[in-house]
Amino acid sequence: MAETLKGLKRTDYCGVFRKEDAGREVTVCGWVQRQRDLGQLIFVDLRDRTGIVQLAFDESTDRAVFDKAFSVRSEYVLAAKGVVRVRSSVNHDIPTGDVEIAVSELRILNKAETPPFEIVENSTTSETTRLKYRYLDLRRPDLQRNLLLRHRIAKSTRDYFDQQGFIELETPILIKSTPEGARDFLVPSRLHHGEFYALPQSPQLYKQLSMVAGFDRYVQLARCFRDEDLRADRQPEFTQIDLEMSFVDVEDVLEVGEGFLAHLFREVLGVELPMSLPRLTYTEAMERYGSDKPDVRFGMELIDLTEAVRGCGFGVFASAIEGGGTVRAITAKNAVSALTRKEIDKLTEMVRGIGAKGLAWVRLTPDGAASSFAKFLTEEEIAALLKTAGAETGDVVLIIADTVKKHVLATLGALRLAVADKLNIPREGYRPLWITDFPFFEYDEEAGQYVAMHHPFTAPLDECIPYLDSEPDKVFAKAYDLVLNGIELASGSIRITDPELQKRMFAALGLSEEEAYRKFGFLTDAFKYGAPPHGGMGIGLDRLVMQMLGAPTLRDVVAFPKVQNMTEPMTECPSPVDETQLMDLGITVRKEEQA
RNA sequence: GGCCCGGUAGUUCAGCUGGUUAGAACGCUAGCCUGUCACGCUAGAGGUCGACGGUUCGAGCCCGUUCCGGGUCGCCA
Repeated sequence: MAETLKGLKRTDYCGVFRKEDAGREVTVCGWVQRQRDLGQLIFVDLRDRTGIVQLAFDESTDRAVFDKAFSVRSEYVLAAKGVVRVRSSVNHDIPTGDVEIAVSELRILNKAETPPFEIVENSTTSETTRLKYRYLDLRRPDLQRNLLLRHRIAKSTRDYFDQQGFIELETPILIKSTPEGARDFLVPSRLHHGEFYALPQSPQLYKQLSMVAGFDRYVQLARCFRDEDLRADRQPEFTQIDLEMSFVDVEDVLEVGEGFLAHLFREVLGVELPMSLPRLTYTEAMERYGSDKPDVRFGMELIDLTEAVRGCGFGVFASAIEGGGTVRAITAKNAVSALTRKEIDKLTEMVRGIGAKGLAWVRLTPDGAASSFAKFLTEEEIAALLKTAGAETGDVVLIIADTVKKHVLATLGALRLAVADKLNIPREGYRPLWITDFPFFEYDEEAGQYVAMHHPFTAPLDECIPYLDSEPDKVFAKAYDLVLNGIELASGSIRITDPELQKRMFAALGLSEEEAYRKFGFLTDAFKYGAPPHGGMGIGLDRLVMQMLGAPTLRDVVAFPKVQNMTEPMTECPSPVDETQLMDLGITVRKEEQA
């Protein structure tokens, strides 16, 4: 039978004890990390979220307490009262290693079964097993530290925005479904059979309405939900530092964003970020890095070879250029030994997997140049190509050609990262930057038309408004992303507040007036009553924590994450529900078709 | 949905060209041990080799199907 705490009160956490505490009578509580039985002496390492302290038991001092300590096993929950004393042999590996507690009273508050894996830092146990017993996994110091840091980041975030005059509003979780973009999670209505709420993908429309309502500066650590497939940096539910400001333009929002980032890194990590943050337009980012979320901690920028190879005899290059496309390359310095023919074959397979037709290459070994296309080019042409590519002996040039420029850039962008991985190029420090001036429209090849790249409330750049109806590819948006080390951390825009412009936007996106009104009428109605110019952004809290910790996956910074198939291994949700629950909701589940 | 990687004691792994009773370490159980701290020593328990089917005299190993996990592409306005 478990014992109670009666008469005992914890005086200190386990991790706090130092030499100066010697002589104090204390009471500690925690979990047994390990018990070491030496015959007439027993040591127990007791752990709580602050660390470990050693409890010492001597058979000759108190037989009853000693016997109780003898029965203790891993992860038992204990309370121990005793006197802190300096150890005869010091453990230099832990902060409390100078002292131990000579226990005079021991309570076994709860026993524990042997855990399915050891509760240790840097566990080698598979994530699958750990996630099934997440409450044990979370006892490990690594995850305790991660979530503590997450708490401090959230705290620091609220402090900063409070200082800046932002007000935290809670927006609803049950909202109207307006499926533009990601799939909504739906919640059936009991009182209105056949009707559904959606969980918010973001509080976008509510925060805009709060601007109409005059709150001027809004912030919320908002839970958001998207029913899309998972990735290492994507969970179906996540937390967004969501903010919106009135009477602002792009510069004002970026200024607050930068100030926040600087504050956070200073307060939580003690890191000074160089201000102001660099900016790249979307177009520049794509041209130079082949990505709208470039990792700028290393170079290997994209190089345009189109002019260098124009008119050459290599059909792949020639047809790409004739078809209005482009030929681009990256030059991997000192890569001949790492990028063998075999490795290049693997890269070729990789780029084919993401839509490239192939990969041309030149390897500049000390013995000369070898390439996949040498026989089609003259020596002069090859020399010109290598000169443009900036390639020297020891380098490898990787080339992609296609009639569609954006495919070439995107493929090389992915290739650049893959090559950096293969070459183990060091990627140190924090290099945040803004990506600005996103295209307003995006050409959808399947649909054969331009579609919005952002939500329909994003404002175009002032100078682009004349092209809105006529030349969609010339229209850029007052939209910006914050990128840190190759991860998109935040995304935002200045919104449309002019009802006329909003109408044109809906039209340009192929939304009929009736449809637009049915979906967003509450917003356009609100805008009739005096909408201040406003804009804002959403900063991914989970990703921010992940980056600040250098964690490889979001699961390391979310207390109870979902896995790739959208389930949660511990509770095994989602799960079927009772027929009566379904009846209440007026729902019949269609049986899967028999195979 | 496509592609890639993986699944063998509680855990992490090894397992030859298909061949006797599937091994190791840690963990666990018991005993011994007065200064350990990844304590040590001795002994012991512990396996549906993810599942199903096939090939074979014989399958952890080969073939097929399938389930599960991870990464990635599609997707994520």
